[in-house]
Amino acid sequence: MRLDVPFDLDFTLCCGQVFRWRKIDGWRYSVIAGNPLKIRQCGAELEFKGVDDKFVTHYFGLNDDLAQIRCCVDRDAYIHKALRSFEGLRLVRQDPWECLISYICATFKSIPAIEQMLLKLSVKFGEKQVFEGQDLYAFPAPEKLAHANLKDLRDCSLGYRAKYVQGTARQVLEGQVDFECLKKLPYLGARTALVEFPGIGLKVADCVSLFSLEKMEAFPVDVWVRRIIMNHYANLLPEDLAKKIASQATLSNGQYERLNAWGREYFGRYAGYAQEYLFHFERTRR
DNA sequence: CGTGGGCCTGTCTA
DNA sequence: ATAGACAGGCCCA
Repeated sequence: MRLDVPFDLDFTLCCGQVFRWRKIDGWRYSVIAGNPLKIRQCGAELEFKGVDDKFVTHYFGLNDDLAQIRCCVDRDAYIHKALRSFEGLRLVRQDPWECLISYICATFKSIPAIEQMLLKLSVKFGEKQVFEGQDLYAFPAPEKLAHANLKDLRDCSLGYRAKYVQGTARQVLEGQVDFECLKKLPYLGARTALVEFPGIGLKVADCVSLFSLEKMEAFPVDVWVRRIIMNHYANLLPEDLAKKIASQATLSNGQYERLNAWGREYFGRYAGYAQEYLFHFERTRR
């Protein structure tokens, strides 16, 4: 497929938003919502197998007006540098179910560890699919995780997250959410629905909203974003709030809400894009 | 409303 | 090599 929009596959898949892509011989492989695929990029040529143009365009958000989005969030010199560092980085539209479980697992873990957990989960509970000579694994269906026992989940290095994964899987299996319905809800409504699941607080709900429910104004505040705000934007916060946060190890829910609201107001309706550029920039510098 | 402490375990750094 | 810090936090008291 010939690209006529800015896009960078490597930046997009390596910026920390997705965890289940494997690189083999220059191709990137994954199974998205049950569809195995491989893809690679050479300049403006995007080459892939297993899925069609429509799938790729939707998953990678190629119809989103990236130039306009970047322009919208380009509010100061700092984010400007982040934007210039990663031309073509896009937010993908993840499968909501996979995204939900992935970010439950992501709490208090490093990215390599998260990738390991999700790989083990998929190998143990997901369906194996041989594709283009590679053994790939679909992300486990809700019933698989709902019926898994805690020991088997813990064997995937989930630790205390095992009971959250199991509990959330059970609620999903019982039909307590309709992800398509959540996509139609406003951002705050979707987030409110998500935090009802065990293991999902504000931060995880923001990630799921942003990465799979198309809420581009969602602004997840993790330890990195918190550091970025404190190091580069503290003077834009109320002084008492900045002082308080600087003196504490962890954010209270109220403080989280205030940083989250600040991000949405400052960066606007594509605040989530700003967050991802800043996050990746901060993590890769040095 | 805010706060403190506990929690599983893989990675990375000193 | 081995310890210790730190991980894209959440839950409960």
